[in-house]
Amino acid sequence: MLAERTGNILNIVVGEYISMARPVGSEAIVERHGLGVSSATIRNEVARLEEEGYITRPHISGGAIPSDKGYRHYVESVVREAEEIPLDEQRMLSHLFHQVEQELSEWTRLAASLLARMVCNVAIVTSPKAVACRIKHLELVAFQESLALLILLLQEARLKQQLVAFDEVVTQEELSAISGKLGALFHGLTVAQLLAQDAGLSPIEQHIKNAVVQVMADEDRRRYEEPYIEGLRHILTQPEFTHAQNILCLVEMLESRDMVRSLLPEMVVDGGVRIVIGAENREGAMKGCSMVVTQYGVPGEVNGALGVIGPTRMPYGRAISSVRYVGSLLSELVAELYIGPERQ
Amino acid sequence: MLAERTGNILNIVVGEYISMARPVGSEAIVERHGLGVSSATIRNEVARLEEEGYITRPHISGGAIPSDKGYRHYVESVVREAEEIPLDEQRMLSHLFHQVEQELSEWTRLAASLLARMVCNVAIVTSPKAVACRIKHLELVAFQESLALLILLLQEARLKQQLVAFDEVVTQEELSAISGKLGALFHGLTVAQLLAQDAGLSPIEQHIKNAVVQVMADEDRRRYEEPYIEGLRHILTQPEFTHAQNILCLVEMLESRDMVRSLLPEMVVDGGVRIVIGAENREGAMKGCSMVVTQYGVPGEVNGALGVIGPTRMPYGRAISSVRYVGSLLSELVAELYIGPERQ
DNA sequence: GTTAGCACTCTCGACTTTAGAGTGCTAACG
DNA sequence: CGTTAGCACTCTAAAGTCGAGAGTGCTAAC
Repeated sequence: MLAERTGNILNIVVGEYISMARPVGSEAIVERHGLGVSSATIRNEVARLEEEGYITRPHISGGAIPSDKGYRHYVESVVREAEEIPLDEQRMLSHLFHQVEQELSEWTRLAASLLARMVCNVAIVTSPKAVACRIKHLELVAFQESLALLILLLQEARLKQQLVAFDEVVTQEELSAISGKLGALFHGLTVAQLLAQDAGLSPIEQHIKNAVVQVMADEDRRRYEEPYIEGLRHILTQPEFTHAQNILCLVEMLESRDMVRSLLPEMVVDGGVRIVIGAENREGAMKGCSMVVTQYGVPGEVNGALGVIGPTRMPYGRAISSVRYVGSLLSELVAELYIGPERQ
Repeated sequence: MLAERTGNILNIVVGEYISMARPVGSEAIVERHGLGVSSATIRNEVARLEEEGYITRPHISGGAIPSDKGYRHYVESVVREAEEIPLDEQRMLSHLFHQVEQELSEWTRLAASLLARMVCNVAIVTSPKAVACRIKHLELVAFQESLALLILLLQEARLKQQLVAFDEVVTQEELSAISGKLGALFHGLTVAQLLAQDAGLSPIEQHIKNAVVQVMADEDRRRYEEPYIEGLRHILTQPEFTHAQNILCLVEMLESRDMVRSLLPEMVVDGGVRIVIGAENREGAMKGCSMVVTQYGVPGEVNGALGVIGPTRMPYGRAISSVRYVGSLLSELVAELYIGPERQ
């Protein structure tokens, strides 16, 4: 739909604007990327690009800046090229992950921190989460006379806790007996299987089972964990955020808790890296921003999301390859922990 | 050291500047707070205040703005007056805390969110943490052939987990036996008591004990938990943060993880609300900012910190009373959970 | 010690000017 | 027909100008 040379010129304009952060003129294009044609020819092409809506001009006689449509074209080209981050950087990253404590939250936090630094933008990473959580272990600890703490260990090495109140006094011995019984009974089950199961339970056991079901159902309801967000400091230095007004709506969105519930699920559709540019975002607050997100984990069993948020003028190539690589790294780690290395 | 009227005028200047956010002139003072004197008299007084360093002028012939020293004087007066937040607001807040799930992290998060909204500034709240943590329960779950997850339940209903690797294959039965034995043996002990204890342990039990000691020692080393930080959106609307440069250093500090380790401990000295104004902060990044912080919890047993960060031009009265009230609320809740209502 | 009066100072916004970057158009060229 | 050189035109951004307004400092009188 776009002649080859025209497309190339568009990509040059976008690339130049991304790195220079100022409207790019026809002279600059021939200067830095001699295409064997003069600036006048470029001007003709650029005029066509403007007609078709790929670029805009801030003022009638000034340089060109990409529109969302223009970024989209650029991104499609960039994605196709599928460059990877350098091998030595890959090795260093992988090393960092294996060095840190073997814990989900540590990995997630590290991923957010590294990703933010790699792309100099805001990174957002959720902890991995089982699609349908399974009980691995169950424990009851007496807390006060008629109060116990229910501890659930889920398959993916995540702990959940919940206070359970009883009508009567319950001793630790009773609780231990119950947790032994229920632990064996519930081991490896999802909430659906738990509900289907019909073992003869005493009232107190049933009460605990209800609590278990509630915790797990709560757990399953959310598709993603709360995310770690890092790197706000990076985007503050970028020219589109020199005025607080622009930062405000972004920060408001990042701080609002329901972002993960509403934003991520509808973004991450399937495998692969998804890129949402500017006004393509449903949220008006994200008008000037783009996101590059992907999913990681073990398909159908456990997954998390990670991504980069920054101004539409974002180094997409680097963002895509970084998100892709960190995602694959996390997938590996999670698979190792969740499924065990033998099934790799 | 400061004549009464002079002090009053200083406080008026500070108060006026805090609410108006612009240099305050002598006319404005007599207009809004008729002191029975004319603007010329005020001018004389203000000139004296400038000599003594309580205020500065952005330009030779413009209104006065408080210096850090001026804010300090204002704050000392305000603290003495010790106003409290309105009773109906107190009731509403208390109600909110009792409505939410009975869990430390929920309380902490809620406290941060509410505090931020109350003072329209950044709030920072750490979860409560035992001064010397004690084991309440211990559990070992087989994870892979020679890998087990050690789960520690600490006195204050906090869970810690740690993967433990063995040289040999260990079954869940063995682990259960060990966790039963060690759980009984370690119950209620601090890390010091744990180290002093000299029971005959098998090599594998000793290995686990080492892991327990390590987790607990790690735990005790830090004085505060990682904080919840909320309300960046509020300070973005304030005039001192319209330019990104000013936001940058604050955000950098808030995002740096070691803030809690280095900043909070040296700030929170004893009971009561501590107020640090502008350059009184050791951190240069906080030059234009003030903090109002306090400690909460059960003295000597479990504690956390909470506070407000904002521009030096901060509504100190409201900040102080809010921090104080939310702190006392959290103390109550923690005491109830940690010590049990009977000992209240 | 307090006050009225007044000249003086300084900022802030609006307006003007100017250099420079960049385009659009036209006419010539292969 | 696509490409190119040349040139007038447009628009921005930065720097300079100006006037209104706010606020002080000073002085002399109370």
